[in-house]
Amino acid sequence: MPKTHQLTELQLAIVRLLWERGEATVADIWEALHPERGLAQSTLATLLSRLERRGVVAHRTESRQFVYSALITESEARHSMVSELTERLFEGDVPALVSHLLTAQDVSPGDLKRIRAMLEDASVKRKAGK
Amino acid sequence: MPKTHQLTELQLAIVRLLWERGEATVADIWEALHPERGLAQSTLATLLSRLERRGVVAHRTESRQFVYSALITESEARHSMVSELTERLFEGDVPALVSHLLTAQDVSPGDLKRIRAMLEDASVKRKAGK
DNA sequence: CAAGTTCTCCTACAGGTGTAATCCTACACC
DNA sequence: GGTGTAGGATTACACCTGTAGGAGAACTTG
Repeated sequence: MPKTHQLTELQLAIVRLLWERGEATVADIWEALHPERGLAQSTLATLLSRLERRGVVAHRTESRQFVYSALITESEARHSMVSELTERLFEGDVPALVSHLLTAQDVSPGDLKRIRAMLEDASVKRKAGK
Repeated sequence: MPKTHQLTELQLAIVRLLWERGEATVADIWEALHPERGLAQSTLATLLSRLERRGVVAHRTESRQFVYSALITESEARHSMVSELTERLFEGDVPALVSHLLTAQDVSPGDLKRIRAMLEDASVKRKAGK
């Protein structure tokens, strides 16, 4: 059971790197995040070990260096975070969330088109059985 | 500018009551939440004053009792929390979020229908200008 | 072998949340 | 006017996150 994997912005940035690269050392992650955020390597090391304690990532040791990798998939993370929000804010009512998205100002006509296309797709897939 | 109003589950439960009722005292909120969660009144009082410090709620005093009300609307809260998530998880790509929702297992055919209907509605509204 | 370098781990601290006991004060009632 | 009482304010604590300095181990290099 992939229990609830709530990740903060920074934690996500870290895990996202692991998803992209498969594996990364603290130094790798520092190189990637440092220009933007100016964090110390020790900060990232702390974060990584806390994520490991939570079962979100794992590491192997390669010549005295820790090589981290993600234990959860991006899709799992998305799923648990999105359903958490749907639950919290819309009592689990997915259409209500979609409705909210549609009436928000940040949906372009192009987005609308894409959404409609996906909807068709989903319907077809459903009909096709499983 | 309504800055980012991230609310936790419990905070939301409290604010939701304020949205429903317009106003409520600590005792009111306690009565509503206590059966489910078994919290002490002092806990709720603490939470309320912290929310007030953050500008989420406000109170007026009525014969030695605090009557709280929400300063943000439900729609504001939803908006800021949903866009936060969209940003974090989908780089702001709303259709990607919708796609995720559609492929998740927890969308019933009925939901799909409702979503399609809303989409029509949204398109029409757009065409109608503004 | 000694000295420098490089990593991780330990420790620490501020600020937020959940949780609640207790303190203090102001009002009501004899 | 003293005393109870009700209800906010204060204080406390555990745990999480972001943040990072410094300790110690191990590897490199002269």
